Amino acid sequence: MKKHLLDKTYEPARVEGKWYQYWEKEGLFHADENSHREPFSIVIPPPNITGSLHMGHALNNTLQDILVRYKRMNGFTALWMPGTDHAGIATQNVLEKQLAKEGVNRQELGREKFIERVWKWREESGRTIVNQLKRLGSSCDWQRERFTMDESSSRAVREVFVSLYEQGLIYRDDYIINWCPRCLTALSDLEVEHEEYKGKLYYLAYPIIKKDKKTLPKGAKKWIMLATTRPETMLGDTAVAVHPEDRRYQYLIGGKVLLPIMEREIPVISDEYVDQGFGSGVVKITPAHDFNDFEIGLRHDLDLIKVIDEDGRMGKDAGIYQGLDRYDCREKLLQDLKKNKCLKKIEDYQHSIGYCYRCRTAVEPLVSKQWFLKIQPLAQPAIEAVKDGRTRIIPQTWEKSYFNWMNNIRDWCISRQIWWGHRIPAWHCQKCGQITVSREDPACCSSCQSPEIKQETDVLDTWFSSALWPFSTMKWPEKTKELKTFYPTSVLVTGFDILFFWVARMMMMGLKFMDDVPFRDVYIHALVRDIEGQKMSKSKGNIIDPLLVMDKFGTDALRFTLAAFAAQGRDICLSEERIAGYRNFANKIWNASRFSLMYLSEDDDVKGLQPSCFSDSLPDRWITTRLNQTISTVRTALNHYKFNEAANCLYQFIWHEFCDWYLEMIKPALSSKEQSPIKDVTRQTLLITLNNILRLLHPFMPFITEELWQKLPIEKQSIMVSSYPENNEKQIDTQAIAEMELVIDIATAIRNIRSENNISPSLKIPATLKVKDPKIIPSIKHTKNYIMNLARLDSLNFSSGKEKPIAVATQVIKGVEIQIPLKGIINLEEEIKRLDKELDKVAKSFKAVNKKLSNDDFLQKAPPEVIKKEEEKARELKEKQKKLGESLKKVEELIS
RNA sequence: GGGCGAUUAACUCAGCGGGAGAGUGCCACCUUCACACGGUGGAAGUCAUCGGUUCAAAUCCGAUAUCGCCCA
Repeated sequence: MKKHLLDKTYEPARVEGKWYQYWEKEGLFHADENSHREPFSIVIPPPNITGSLHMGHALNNTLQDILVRYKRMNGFTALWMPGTDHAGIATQNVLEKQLAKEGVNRQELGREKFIERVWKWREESGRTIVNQLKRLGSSCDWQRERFTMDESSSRAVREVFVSLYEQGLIYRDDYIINWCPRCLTALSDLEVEHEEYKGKLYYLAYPIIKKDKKTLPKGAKKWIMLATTRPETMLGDTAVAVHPEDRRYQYLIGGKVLLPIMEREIPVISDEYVDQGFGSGVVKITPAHDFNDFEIGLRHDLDLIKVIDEDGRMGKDAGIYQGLDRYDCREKLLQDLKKNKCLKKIEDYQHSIGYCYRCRTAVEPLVSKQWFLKIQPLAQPAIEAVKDGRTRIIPQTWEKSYFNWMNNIRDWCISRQIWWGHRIPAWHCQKCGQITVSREDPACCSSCQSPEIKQETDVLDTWFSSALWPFSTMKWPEKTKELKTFYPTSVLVTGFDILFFWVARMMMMGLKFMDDVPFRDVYIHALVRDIEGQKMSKSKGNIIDPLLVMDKFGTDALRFTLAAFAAQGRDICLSEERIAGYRNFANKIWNASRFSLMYLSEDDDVKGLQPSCFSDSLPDRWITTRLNQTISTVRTALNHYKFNEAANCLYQFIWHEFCDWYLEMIKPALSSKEQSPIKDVTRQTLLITLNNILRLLHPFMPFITEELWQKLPIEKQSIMVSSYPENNEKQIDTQAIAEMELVIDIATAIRNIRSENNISPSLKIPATLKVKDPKIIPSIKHTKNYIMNLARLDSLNFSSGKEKPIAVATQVIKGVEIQIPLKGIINLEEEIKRLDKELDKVAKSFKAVNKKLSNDDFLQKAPPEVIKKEEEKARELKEKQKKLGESLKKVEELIS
């Protein structure tokens, strides 16, 4: 035995940085595309360069790292492609805020200077998130780190844009789009977040313009009432609409009404879209500022009158309201309408409003000239690929959402009126007005050859470049070896919040340009609640910062917690106490290793030596069996992305089997002074088991496992390139499991008697076992010393049943009656209490079992093995009841 | 309005047709030579409500309630 090699507690801060640097320096993260090993690849969901690691990132990247490390240890060439996203609007907002502090705006600075400034910022601050990913232990191939604005990504973007344009899938048109009046850019449908809002419903009256008086029904009103949540848009109304089958308004269809304030005559049209039950059944139609109205406008060939400008103020067609903010205009207009008696009533009304997902400003739908991607032809193959299983979505329930969205998809508005991003490769001719779209920057217009051309000022939606990520990171359109080896990627790990934004679009682009799906599996994990930007308004104040957690409890503890939480739910609400629990787990492993290492001297040669082939001691046979079963469970769980099952199984095995029972049972053998074959073989088994435990655990807890593994007396480089344990069916010893179960049950029963009777833990007591089944007597006798040790006994006898009966405390386990002599040890009253309690429990169980067994239907219809099990249970309970009853009687006699 | 999901021990969450589980917390005892970030034992839940299917339901089906998410 040696002195302690390790400190008493595990201190993460001392080891984490050290090992990460070592792994990186040794190039262990690098995946060689020329390797002959089977490839496994993951592309990282690129975090925004503006980002700081939040719990969502921590979960997402922990899961990816577990998979990559697991596969790497299984001999795959495992590539984890890292990188960051330029995050157009978000980044531009950050920089604009910075400029504002300096009292400048970007227009004053100019486009070129502004872009320079963003790049500079990205050099200085944009890599924070990367360093945080490293702290998390992410085993990314940093040599390949990519950025959505780097050269190869830009080339891919350009190629895709031009190619889609040439195929007529990209077009430029006036269309209604979502506009953010603060970011001053168009947004895609997805970039608008809808939120419930307690607003008002305004009832307005529009005077009816009388045609031939005879056509009006008797008593008809002089005006028509309609309801709207946005009165200010009435300035741009070009019709009112009713349902074609609405009896109330038949006489109006085809007629005209006078738009108040604007004094404009507008038609009354009929359209199926109108909901007869909403408001008065009449709706105003503002094609320039409402999506539905726009569609109706197209169907009825209505005029478009844009009354709100891009800055959210009323425009030149808004008459006297020009220049007013849209909300100020609403107030002013309502007053004016009231004066005109055109405002009939106001009701409270809850409806939802769209907000910009980057700045939370209410978006303004308006008609604008933008670039669009025709999506239907791309969506169809992406739907097929999931339907026929070329890509699996896990858990499968998400397929429904995927299909639903894909089937209702609308053309994608891809242009943004910002500066930071991929500038659209289109040139407008100042002479003929034609557009030139080209892979190389053109010198002149492709139609009229005029050299007076100007590049489009718009940039592309950030998600356009993200959509190419799985192949742009591998240098497409070049035909690289990387692409050949690593595309399609094996799995994509992501949260469901970007299923449409990103996953769906990668599917479309991958199929279109690579002719194959971008990933075989998509694993969708839950979201961590209250992360940055999520549900801020409803924040419960339970935000937990992963960086602080790592400082406090260690990275491994955080990772293990996240893995244990990664069940397929929708939300994860972490508690710090739980993380502390897994910090304790890390410490437990540390101390189990600390203990083990005291007995594992450097000269132990374990190479080629298999446990249990040599050891016939029960703890060795048992722990080896359980190890193999654990390996099998963990592997199966990981193969099916059941991270929590794998984590919980490891926790249970390491703490409650390896530490609680195995280490306790081998202590006497290890601490015996003389060298014995048993001691040697136990040390071998201990070493092998510990070695396997560390390797099993490594993908979850990379740092502590490396630190401890390096201390083992074996040949090694790094645990991260060692092999992942494989289970060996030949080492499964069911007899050992059964024997151990009995030992555990007997030891626990005696401990229970001791505890309930307040017997001091330091007092050693005698016990007697009465074994009913003669067949198991030898195997119990064999375990005598273990039981004595575990239950702190000074003697353990086996009763033949013929001895003179004495007063004892009794427990019955699996047909084995345990007796502790009462004399001088047991408090009789306590023992009566204990027996009463125990008998109560038994009676309850017996009643439940008996109810089943006395049911004819059960006996007839239940499977035989279930019936057999119940019968067995009944027998045992009855036996137990009898024995405990007898014991109770005896004790009661003694006391009276 | 359409769709999806949740409701299990004080808290945070697993389980999803045949004995109600884990971690933390709680109670009692223990400073036993790896670990008090520990050990041993214990208490604790009409598995939201109501109905149905089944020999058997926390688990499957249908309603209801509450909460949450997505889409319009």
